[in-house]
Amino acid sequence: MKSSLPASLVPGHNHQRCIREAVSRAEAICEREGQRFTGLRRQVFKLVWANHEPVTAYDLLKELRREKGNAEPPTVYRALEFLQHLGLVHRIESLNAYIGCDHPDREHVSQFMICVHCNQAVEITDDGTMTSAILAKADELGFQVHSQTVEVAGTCRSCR
Amino acid sequence: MKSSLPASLVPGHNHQRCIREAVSRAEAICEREGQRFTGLRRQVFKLVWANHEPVTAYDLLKELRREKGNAEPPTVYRALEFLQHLGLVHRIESLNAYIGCDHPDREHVSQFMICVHCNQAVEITDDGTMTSAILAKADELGFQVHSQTVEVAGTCRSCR
DNA sequence: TATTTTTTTGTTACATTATAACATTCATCC
DNA sequence: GGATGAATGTTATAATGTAACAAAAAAATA
Repeated sequence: MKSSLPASLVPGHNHQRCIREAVSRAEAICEREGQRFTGLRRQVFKLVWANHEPVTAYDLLKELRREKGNAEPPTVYRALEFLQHLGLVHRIESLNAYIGCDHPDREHVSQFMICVHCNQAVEITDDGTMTSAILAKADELGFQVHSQTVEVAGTCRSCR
Repeated sequence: MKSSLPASLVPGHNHQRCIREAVSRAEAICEREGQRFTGLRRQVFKLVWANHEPVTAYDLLKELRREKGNAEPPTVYRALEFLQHLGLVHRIESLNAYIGCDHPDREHVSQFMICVHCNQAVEITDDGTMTSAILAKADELGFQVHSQTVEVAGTCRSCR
């Protein structure tokens, strides 16, 4: 059990830097995919990254209105859809909420541990054990996997 | 890879029997837990079990109205809450839908494979591999697990 | 059994989450 | 610069879920 903790779990981590780095990664990925990281998309992306808690579309909408005066739901949902499509943001199904992806570069599935006390969510970087267990089971049932959702609710280290 | 398929995946399975058996199991569990399996709860439970596809609360509401003339959302949501609490029904987060539990007796978590074509969902009976992989990862992060959601979307055997 | 208490169900109203459809603006390419 | 397609704005509405209180039914107790 070596494992360095995710940056977000390090107590006094520099969150401004988290955001800056996330934005650079996003820029690079959009570039690579030939997609446009427009002002609006960037703005929504930064709002998603404002902290490590999953945030709802309507919370984002409120923030967006605060920042730019007007905005309607489709604006937020479209930006989120775009970002999700590129793997820059994940949707947490059990919360109807969205969170920035830690490592959008690597091919991966969406797996989270969510603290029910502080609402922080950390993305799990699976070493393959979980995924291959799932794939083995799928195979057994003759099931061809498209996507996986793994969401674990509980209490995080600092809330214990 | 021996593994008998879940009954629901056997082509011409006797679904009336599925329902009857599910109802008996539910009765037994309510009995054991000192909870009341009232007419309404039984009715909703049977509607959930009407097929092996996850069903939304509002679909259940429509059916309930058809059967008993009147019904409002809280009626359905309350019955679902009750049934979920006893492990008789699971909620599929990625679909905002509900499905009857195959084996409510055994202690287990909610893990599903969901076919995006026919919408059938089958509950996975984990041999422990998946769950222990999740727990190991949680432990590594100092995370105490309360509940798990595993939902795999894909194409089922018969839809391939 | 009558009374009280608790549980369940009914009912109204509303909150939250999400999308369809069409108009307008903006970027890009010729 | 005008044509084209992509992105955003705007209006309206659909889908999902819950709070709060009233009525009815069941269980507990006197």
